[in-house]
Amino acid sequence: MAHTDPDPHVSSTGVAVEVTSRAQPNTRRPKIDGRRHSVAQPVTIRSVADEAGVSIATVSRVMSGQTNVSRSRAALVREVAGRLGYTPNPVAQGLKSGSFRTVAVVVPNLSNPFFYDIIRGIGLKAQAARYQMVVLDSNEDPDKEVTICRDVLRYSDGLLLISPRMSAQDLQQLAAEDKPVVMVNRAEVGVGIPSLCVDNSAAMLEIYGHLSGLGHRKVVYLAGPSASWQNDMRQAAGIQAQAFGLEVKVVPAGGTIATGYKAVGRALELNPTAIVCFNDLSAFGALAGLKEHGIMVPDDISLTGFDDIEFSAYAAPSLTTARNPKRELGQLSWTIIEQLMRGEKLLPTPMLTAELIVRGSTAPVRR
Amino acid sequence: MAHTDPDPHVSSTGVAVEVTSRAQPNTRRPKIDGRRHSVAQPVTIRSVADEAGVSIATVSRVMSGQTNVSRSRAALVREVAGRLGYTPNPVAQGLKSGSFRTVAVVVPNLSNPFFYDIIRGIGLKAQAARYQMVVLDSNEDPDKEVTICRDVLRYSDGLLLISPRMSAQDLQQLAAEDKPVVMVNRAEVGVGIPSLCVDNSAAMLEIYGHLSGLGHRKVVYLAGPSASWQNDMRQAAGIQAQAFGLEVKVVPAGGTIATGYKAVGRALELNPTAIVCFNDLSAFGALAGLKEHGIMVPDDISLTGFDDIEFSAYAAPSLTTARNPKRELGQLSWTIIEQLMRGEKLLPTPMLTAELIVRGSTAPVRR
DNA sequence: CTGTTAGCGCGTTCAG
DNA sequence: CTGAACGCGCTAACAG
Repeated sequence: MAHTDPDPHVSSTGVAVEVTSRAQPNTRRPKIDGRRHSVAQPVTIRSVADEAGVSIATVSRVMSGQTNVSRSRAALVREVAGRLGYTPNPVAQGLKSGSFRTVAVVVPNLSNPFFYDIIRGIGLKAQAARYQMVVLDSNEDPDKEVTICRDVLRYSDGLLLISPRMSAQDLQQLAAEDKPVVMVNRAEVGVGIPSLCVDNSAAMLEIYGHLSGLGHRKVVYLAGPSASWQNDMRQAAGIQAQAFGLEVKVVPAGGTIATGYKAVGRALELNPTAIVCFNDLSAFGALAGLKEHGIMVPDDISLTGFDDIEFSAYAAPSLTTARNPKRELGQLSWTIIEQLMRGEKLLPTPMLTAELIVRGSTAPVRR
Repeated sequence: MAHTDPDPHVSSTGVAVEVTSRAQPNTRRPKIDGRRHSVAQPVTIRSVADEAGVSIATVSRVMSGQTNVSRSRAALVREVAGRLGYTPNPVAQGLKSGSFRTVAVVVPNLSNPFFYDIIRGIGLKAQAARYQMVVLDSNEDPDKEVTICRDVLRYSDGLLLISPRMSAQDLQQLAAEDKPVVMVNRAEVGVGIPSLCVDNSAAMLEIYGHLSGLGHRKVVYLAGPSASWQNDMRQAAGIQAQAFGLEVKVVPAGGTIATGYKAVGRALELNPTAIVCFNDLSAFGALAGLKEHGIMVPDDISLTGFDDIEFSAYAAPSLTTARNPKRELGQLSWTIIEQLMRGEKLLPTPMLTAELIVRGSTAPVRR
């Protein structure tokens, strides 16, 4: 078995050019390497300027691609910069300019593929716009969420909140910061944060309509996280579903596989013919739970999810669900925050829709 | 689940006081709000100093919790800081001190729960150490991975590479930076980056031994991403498996549900009695593919995964797999990078092991 | 075209 | 105990 010896910090290929003491024109001395880990001393704009025999301003101009530098000097600077491996320090740039070409995305739970698909949508557009995207996970903790947001906002140009769990009041405080904030999957009136949402009610009603058409009457809704706005919407739709002649009872669960699995017992006590889950994850858990109870899906009980994450199509049986427009959510939210960052007026953003996807987990109710 | 929230972080409810123009003692003017988005002007250390009638040095001392400030002044400063909602700008702090209390984690693919579980392990420890963790996704692109790493290293104190796809040479360049870098799930000799690995070979051999014990002889290995070190290890184990009398043929696939699903056809052409997958995700896809081909698992064909991500236990049938010590991987890698960041000598890190988990997807071969 | 200079917000000597 | 002054690395006037 190859043992992985943490190597004793082998040297750099990076030809750490010893800047000998010909740095006379400047009083600056290459600082004694007091750093703990370091081998190579950081190469700054001064290193390049000194080495090339020009001023730091010239280096700055060259690096930022300005044209008002003589071709020869520009070439020289570029050569030296390349040789020394110089890259402008984005922290210093950020401190100076106030911009970091970075946006932060905060999600409650990175373990849900649904969130990841949104993030990917954002990341794609961000990359194209030469922005860096960093992802932060609040671990479903509203307080931590607030802290994270405030911290990260200091070194990013904008903040994307995906399904934020924090209070409306905390949201309002965030909105008062001097950086653009955009919210996805949550609407909060009077808070002053533009938000991009999917019409959860409509989608849920489609699900209920589908179930009703299959003859179902007694339904259990397996609820999601209590702090989730999406759950509020989806749960509320159960009441309107009475219009379809459905009786929807709520069983608290959560938004993960494990919570869906565990909630099955309580759901069964209510003798439903169909179980409607907060999301695909909990539906997947419920599926496993039902199987353990010896209940066949969809023969004995119909089951639905929400989001249409990838593996829902591959589950056995495949999951009837509502397709959340994840990619669009991501891309559109980027568009919004980009407008904000550029100081443009916001185009009115539409409410997106989730499409019902009928698969194998729902069937006509058995008499 | 009792949530462990070590962070009291009592936040002042941040009443955003309008600082009127009594900032006379200082020439600085609250800069005209030329910002695009802004409502409130940023409150800096000077705002607090001026408002409290002390020097910025005093404010700095108070904020950093030093004791050499008179109790009365300290109290005053704290009061003013709270009232103004002042928080030291971490960017400026970072530029000054060279530390950001931030570590960056780069993963090839956030959509794999396996990676997320590692990240969570890191995040837990990081939070406890009052570090912030940011996550970056390279999207399986080696070049992008390099760029991301270099960028993010400028504003973080350390870099955790999870299953990096970049070349050994690029890794070496990263190692030459003056910040600690730690690698997880990849070993690369002579590169100078400490790495934390799981003994993939041993685990694979356990899987093969298990299969052999069930009477299997003809096995197909559904390979993972070609740039993956873990795949190299797991694939190579197929050769040693001949010692068990197994014949292991390799079919290229990938590390996702979709790739596993698509590869089933080619795997079946080889008439195996068992299919060993690179990871749980591809196994899950293969499971669905086999079902479509009318093949029962485990009756007709046995199937195994690797990692033991959460839903493997809930799949139908549940997946025989090797339990990757995800949490430990995360926590241990934090321990390593923390030592590095503190400049301590590295304790030798052990190679972790993955435990065989036998579930419903494997069975004795049918005669 | 080019160099000098003044900060961005903060931590940190160094005098008092 | 306290404040003035310098500089982290960089950009943007402002002279020349």
